[in-house]
Order: sequence, then C-alpha cells, then structure tokens
Amino acid sequence: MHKINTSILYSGQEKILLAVDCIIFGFDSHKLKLLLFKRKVEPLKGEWSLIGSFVNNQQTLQDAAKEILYKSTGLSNVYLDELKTYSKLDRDPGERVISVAYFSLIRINEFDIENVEKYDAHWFDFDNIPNLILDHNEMVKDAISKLRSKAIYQPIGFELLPEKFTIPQLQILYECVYQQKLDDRNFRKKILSFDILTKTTEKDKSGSKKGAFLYMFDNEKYKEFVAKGNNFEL
Amino acid sequence: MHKINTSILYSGQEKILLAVDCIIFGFDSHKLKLLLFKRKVEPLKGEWSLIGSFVNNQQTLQDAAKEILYKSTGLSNVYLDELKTYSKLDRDPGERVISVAYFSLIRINEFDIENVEKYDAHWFDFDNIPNLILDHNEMVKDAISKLRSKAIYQPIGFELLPEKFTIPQLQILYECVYQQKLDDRNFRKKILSFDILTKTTEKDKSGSKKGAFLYMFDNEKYKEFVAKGNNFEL
DNA sequence: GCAAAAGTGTTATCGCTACACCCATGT
DNA sequence: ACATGGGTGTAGCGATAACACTTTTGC
Repeated sequence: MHKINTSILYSGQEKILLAVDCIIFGFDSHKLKLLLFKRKVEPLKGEWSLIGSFVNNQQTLQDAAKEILYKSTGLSNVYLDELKTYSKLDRDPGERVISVAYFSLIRINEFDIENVEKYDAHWFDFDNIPNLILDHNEMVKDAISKLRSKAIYQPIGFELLPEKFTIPQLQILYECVYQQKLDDRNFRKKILSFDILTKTTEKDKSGSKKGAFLYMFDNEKYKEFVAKGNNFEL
Repeated sequence: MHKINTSILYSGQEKILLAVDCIIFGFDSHKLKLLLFKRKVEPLKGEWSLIGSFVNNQQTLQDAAKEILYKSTGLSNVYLDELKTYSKLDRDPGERVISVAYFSLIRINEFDIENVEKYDAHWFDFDNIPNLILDHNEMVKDAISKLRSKAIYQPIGFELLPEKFTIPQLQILYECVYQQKLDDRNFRKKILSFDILTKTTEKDKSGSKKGAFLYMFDNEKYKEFVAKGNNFEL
C-alpha cells in the first residue's frame, strides 16, 4: 500500500474524543462478580464507575483496553472482547465523547489485590450493582447479556476459573451464568463427552471431605473438537 | 444529570478521526450478495470499497450509518447492526482513522437502482468479492461470519426477503447462509412448527408452473414464540 | 403428456431429561 | 458413625434425520 499525503483531503473532517471502558467480570466459586471503581476525576468524582480512559492516536482500541486492565488489575493476559460503541450525543455531561466498551473475564485468584485497592475498586455481585455514572449501567446490562449468550456456544467459563478446577466448580459457574440449577450427572456427562478437559491426579478438598478431582481445559483438544464441526453447548 | 463544564478537564485529550463503513448484504432469490462501491475520492479513487463516511460530533454512529445507507440505497428502514471497530494505526494510508463497521440487510427488490448507479455500485456474489481498499476485505470477512452465526438463532432471513415470500425461497436463503443443502420436508416442517409465519392465499408462480404459496413473517407471533422461551434455530 | 417444482408422512436413531444410590473422608 | 459433597448408570421420551411419492400446471 503506497503512502499518500491525504492530510488535505481529510483535513475538513471533525475529530472526536474517544474513550474505552472495561466491564470486568470475575467468579469467586460461588457468584459472578463485576469489578467497579470509584471515579477519581471530575466530573462525577467519587461515584461508582467502570474503569476507562481516553484513546490517543498512537494506540489501537484493544491496546487502550489492555493498558487499562493492566493498570487496574495487574493482569496482562486476560480475555478481552469488544462489546459495542456508545455514542449518544449527551452521554457525557461535559463534552461529546464516544466510548467503546470492552468486556473481560479474569480469574479472581490471579488477581493483584494491591492494585485494586489503589484504584478504589470493589467486586459487586450481579444482583447488587450500584448506580453507575453516565451510561455505564447500560454497558453492564449489555455485557451481562453478551456474557450469557456467549457462554452458550463458546467455552468462556474457563477464563473465569483457575487453571485447575473441579467439575462441581465449573457447574456452579454455569448455573450462575444461566441462572438455573443444572443436573449434576447430566452436566458432568456432557462436559466430559466433549473430551476437552484433562483430568489431573490432584484433588481439591476445599469443597468437601472427599475432595474433587481437578481438571484443566485443553485448548488443543478444544480446537480439534471445533474442527470436527462440534458445538460447545451447555 | 447536571451539566458540568469539563472542557478544562478533557482538554488535554487527543481527538481522533472516526468513520463508519457499511457492509450491505442482499439476496436475489438465488445467491447472497454484497453491495460494493467504486471509491469516488482520493486516496485510492476508483477502487472497490465499502461505502462509508466520517462521523461528526452532531451524530451518533448509528445515525451516521443510517445516513450513508439512505444516501447510497435510498432505503431508510433497513436492518442495521454494529459489527466491530477497526483501529489499526496504519489502516488508512493517509491519516490515522478509526472505523466502526456496521452490517445491514436489505431487500434487493425494494431497492432504488437509480441511486446505486449514481454511486457506481455493484452487487457481488459472496464467492466473487474483489480486492477492496484498506482493511475492507477483513470487515467483509467478519461480517459474513457474523451473518452466519446470527442466522442460527435470530430470524434475520426475513430482512433479506420481500415482505411476501415462499417457503422454497426461504429455504434457498438458509442454504446459502449455511452453505449446505437442507432437506425440504424437514425444513418446511420445522419452520412452520414455529408458528411465526402467516400463509397468504396468493401464489408466486415465478419459480414453477404449479406456483408456491406466499407467506409473511409475523413479528407479533415471533415475539410470543421467544417469550415462551423458544429458540429460533435452523 | 411431460417436465419441473411444490407439497406431504413415517420410521429409526440419537440425544436429552429425569431420577436414586454408593463412595470417600474429616470430624 | 455420621454428615457432606463427589461421583456413577439407566430408562423413557422427544426431537431430528433420512427417505419417496403425488400434485399442479405451463408448455
């Protein structure tokens, strides 16, 4: 592609303030959680908010989102996916700002608590989300609905669990996502039938006296599974 | 929400050139089609391209996309959905431009040919898409993949067909989307079992001597169907 | 009367759902 | 020994997939 001087051609065009906001989900073995932050700058300082920042011309939107995640959670290899844009004219009380929302899934256990406290952050249960600034409640609503619909056909659950996890843990996660109790025999049968998990010899005894075997998600096997035309469902 | 003067707070922030590009799909009763345009401005004038425009601070991204669609196709009530953002630093050879891609489904038959010709536009078959400017081929690829995955659980097919259509037409459309032949008895059985179509007394004889009954999509019934917890699938 | 597409039913198979008991272990 | 959660198998049902023939009508 040849470099062309187009500054004359594009010069009449208005530029726009652009931000990214991150919806950060976690799972603490019992409930789905959302990470929220006390806003540190005016306007609306002190209110609960998603974490976000403005985007500049030297970074992609993904990069901007990754940077925010790193600064606020200390994590750098997290699941990150574009949600959608928010561009209502008056969505920011100050100036016209268009925001691109990203949603990310993190493992609470890998999580750097120090950083969180520095940012005045807090994990909220899904059923207890406070009023947020601007249109952030709408973003959260959209993100939760995307989380639920994505969970049906993509194995996102594994992004929220530790590297090693038990079948009952995985089941509780899916019960939280789908908001309904699942039959444990059928759940186990189904998930194992996909043949995408590796059983370890270790047991997790935190949940019971007997202890439950720990499994790992095998991405290679998952790729094969998909390649064979299978669908990850339920 | 109180209006606050934030121009001081936000004033240090860089603004960005923002564009929208539209991926326009159609269906001519035999094949899925993509509407492409000969670019009218430098750089890359004369090359095939998606239709797009810059966004200004007095419009939402949706509005910008709607405006483009109206100007280029003459249609105003078309299906329109955000695809994703494209923000690579050097995606535009001139200046840094972030683009938000929208994908839309239109009924070819309601279509204002005059306008299309004015814009130097052409319908291309999916399997015959030319090289496009910038990252537009990537956008098209993403859009096609979204079309296919969306078709599975949402009744988007009806956006591409005339208001009245026959079951065989609908089936051909889904065969194009899924890229595989479907069994006509099972297809008819399934789609009618959803009870979301209204049979008219008219026949379309363009496809056969016998003629096939025309049906209409009933959005009310579809809402009931969804409300009952059903899934539109296949 | 024949070619070409529309329309119609049945059967076998497979996958999902529902359901109850034993196991291992810490206390 | 008992309480707690982990782990296992089966039978019935419903949905899907496979499959062939009749109908209508323009030519």
